[in-house]
Formats: sequence, structure tokens, C-alpha cells
Amino acid sequence: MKLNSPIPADDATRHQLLEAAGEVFATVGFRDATVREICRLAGANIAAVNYHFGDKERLYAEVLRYAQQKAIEKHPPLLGVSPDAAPEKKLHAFVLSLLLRILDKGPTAWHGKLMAREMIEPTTALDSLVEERIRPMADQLQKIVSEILGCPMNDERLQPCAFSVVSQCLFYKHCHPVILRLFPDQTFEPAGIARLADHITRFSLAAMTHLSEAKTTKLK
Amino acid sequence: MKLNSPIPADDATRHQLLEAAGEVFATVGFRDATVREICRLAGANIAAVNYHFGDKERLYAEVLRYAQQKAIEKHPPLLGVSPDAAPEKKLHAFVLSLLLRILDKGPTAWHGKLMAREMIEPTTALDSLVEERIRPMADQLQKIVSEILGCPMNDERLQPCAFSVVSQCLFYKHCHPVILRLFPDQTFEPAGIARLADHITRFSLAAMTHLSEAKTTKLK
DNA sequence: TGACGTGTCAAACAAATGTTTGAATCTTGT
DNA sequence: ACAAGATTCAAACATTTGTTTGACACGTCA
Repeated sequence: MKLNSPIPADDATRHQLLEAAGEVFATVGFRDATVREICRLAGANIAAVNYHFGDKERLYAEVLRYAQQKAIEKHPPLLGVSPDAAPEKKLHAFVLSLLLRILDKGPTAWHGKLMAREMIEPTTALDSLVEERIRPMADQLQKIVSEILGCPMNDERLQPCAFSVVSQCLFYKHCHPVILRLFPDQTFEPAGIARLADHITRFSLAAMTHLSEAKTTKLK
Repeated sequence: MKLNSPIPADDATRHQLLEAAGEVFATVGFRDATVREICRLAGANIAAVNYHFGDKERLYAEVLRYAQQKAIEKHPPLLGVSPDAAPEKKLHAFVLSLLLRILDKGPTAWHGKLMAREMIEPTTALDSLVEERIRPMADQLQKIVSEILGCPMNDERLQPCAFSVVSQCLFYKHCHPVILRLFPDQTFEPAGIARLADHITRFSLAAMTHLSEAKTTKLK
């Protein structure tokens, strides 16, 4: 046992376990993932998980942090756009980076799946994740929306509009299986993602800049 | 064994098994749900599942159909609105019924959760569900959107806009845990659901009626 | 009444799986 | 080079869980 060792972090098998576990947890979920499969994929012994992380549950928690961190590093919320650019451009950057973060292929792919699973069946790991990672991004988006609407930060329309923006992005992740079955020719390579970002930004901008106009008052 | 019996359907324990299984599958997922717990909740013997449904997997498939059917019966896609009403009203009815279907409390509650799980980890049961239940609703929505946009049914903007509408609804189901952690005072009782429907409808109408206007062309 | 089919029950079976164990191997500092 | 600690390994353990089995209860119909 080493448990409270002075943060080795460069441990090779520990790192490989994180990668392998991310892969497996993302594709089959926490319960269906077996430590045997994870260890096999990591080229480690069956006892490696318990030795390095204590048990399967703590391994999962660490994988979640690891994944979120790597995803945000790869696709920061505003890409390269400067904070004092036009709010329309910031919105577009926010949307595009979010889409890339959750739809991107490659080793960062499983971050989105893990989060989607966490939505449905939250573990204790979600609480800290929301506070440390998600709330800052939510604040950032609300600020952008407030600039577009031209309203103060405590306006009650802010939160619903921000939700409307992110929901359109997450949809393509959370409903992927149904989308593929409904429209098999839907495409999700980088070019397709850019097209999605354009639509979502245009749709949301059109909505928010004309939201307070009349005509839509009596819906019942 | 009875297997291909002449549709008893009035079987008491069979029905109780469906209800109990829906409850359990929805709260803990397919894999974490144990046959023992389902049978205990249904007041049946451990062997009841295998006797009535063959195995756990076929029970799950039947539960999924059962849940979807009950949910659509309770909240039909257009509520009471006539098919030749104004497209704005039809859109509002569509949104509200969808929200009610996925957020409603009570015995129909687990339908939405089951579907959300199916999104993340599709089973073979999803294929038929998409064709029989979801595609008709998707067609219905695209028709409404085409009336609002004033374009033919093969317009390429149709599908993205329809997605933007449903995504805003599903968001409140798929991201419930995060929403509650971000804004603990968010409310989901009937009045709150009605308010959500109003916002989503207004937002989407504003977007679609002003989508083709200029100004939003250069986002990069 | 008595055989028969249907449904229920408790018990047991077989497989999968997270975890532990104790020895073997490698690494490191002196 | 050597001892001490860290790491890896194969094997075994204990528990959970879906499924099966064979006996039993109950209604139905000839």
C-alpha cells in the first residue's frame, strides 16, 4: 500500500489505468465495466486497480476529473476569442468549443459520454464537478447572453436563454443514437460540427434579439 | 412455460411485474436492477420473471414499450389542439405535451428516465421504438416547423430547427441533476413546466421567424 | 372424481466479479 | 552490493445474481 504517497503522478501504470478505465467506463458504464477488462486494456495485473486507487469506485471518480480536465484543456470555452470581442462572436466560440468538447473523436471522446452518464445516474463525484468546472462556464455564458440581450446580470430571462443555447449543443450528444436512427446520413466530422455550431448560433441569436417582440403573446 | 399463449394480458402478476420493473429499471438502470428486487416489489416469486418473460432482457424490452405507450396515451403529442389551428399554437401544444411526458411525476415518471438511459446505452429495443413511436412525432414536428418557416417539407433548414426545438425540452430531463445543483430553487411542478413551455415556444418562434435575416452572417 | 395444464414457491446451481493475499520482482538510496 | 520499500503477479475468496429445477396448489373439463 502507498495510499498517501507524496503525489507520484508520473506513475506509468496508474496513468494507463486512467486511460483504459476512461475508455471502458465511457462505453459500457460504471457497473458493466469490469476491473479485469480495464486492467487487461491497461496491460496491468488484476490487482492494479485496488493497489493504485483503493477500489473501483474511487478509480471512477478520478477518471471523471481526469477526463473533464483534459477536455477543457483541449477545447477551452472561448477558444482564442478575446473577452472584449463582439458578443455574437463570443457566443459562436462558446457553442463551437462546447460541441467540440462533447463530440470530438479520439482519446478525449469518452469525456462527453461519462458526463452524459453522470447526468442520468449522478454519483458523489458530480457535486464537485459542477462547482469546479460547470458553474464557471455557466457564468461565462450568462455574461455573454446578458450582453446580447442588453440586460443586467440578474434579469430573469438570462437563465432560460442560456439553457436554450447549451441544450441545443448537448442534444447531439445525449440523443445521438436516436438521431442516427432517424437520419442515418447525419454527419459528425469536424465540418459537420462547424455547421452545427453555425446553425445553433444563428438560431439563438435570432431568438434572443427578437425575443421581446410582440406577436408571441397568446399561445394558448 | 406458456410462451406463445393467446395473449392473456389480464394476468395480474405479469402486470405487477411490468410496473415494478419499470420503477426499478428507471431508478437504477438495467444492469443494477436485480430480478430479486423487482419480484419483491411486485409481490411475486423470484422465478416469476423467467416464467412470464423468459429472461431479464425480454422483460426490459416489454417494459420499454409499455412505458412509452402509457406516456403517449396520457399526454398525446398535440393535446386537444386541432390540426388546422395556427402553427404557433400547435408548436406550443407540441412542446408542452413533450415536457409533460418527460417531466411528469407519478407512475408515468419512469418513462422519461428509461428513454434517457436508452439514449446513452441503446439496446435492440430502441430500433423499433424509434420507428414506431419517435419518427411519427418527428414528422409531425417538421410539418409544424415548415408551416412556421413557410417552406416546403424538403427544406434543409427544417431538420436543424426541429432539433433545436426538441433539444430545449429534453435538456430539462437529460441534465436534471446538473440543473438542480446549479440552481437549487429551480421548480418542476406543473406551473413551472407551463412556464418552461412558454419560454421554449417563444424562443423558438422568435428564432424561426427571424432566422433568415441578415446580421448573423459573419460569425468567425 | 380425477387427470391435466397453469401458475407459484423455496431451494439450489453456475457464472461473473470486486477484492484480498502472500510471494516474487523491481527500484532506490546508501 | 545490499537492504528496504514499492510494485507486480497468479491464485484464491466471498459475494452477488440470473437462471433452473422439481415439488406443490389450484382451477378446469371430461
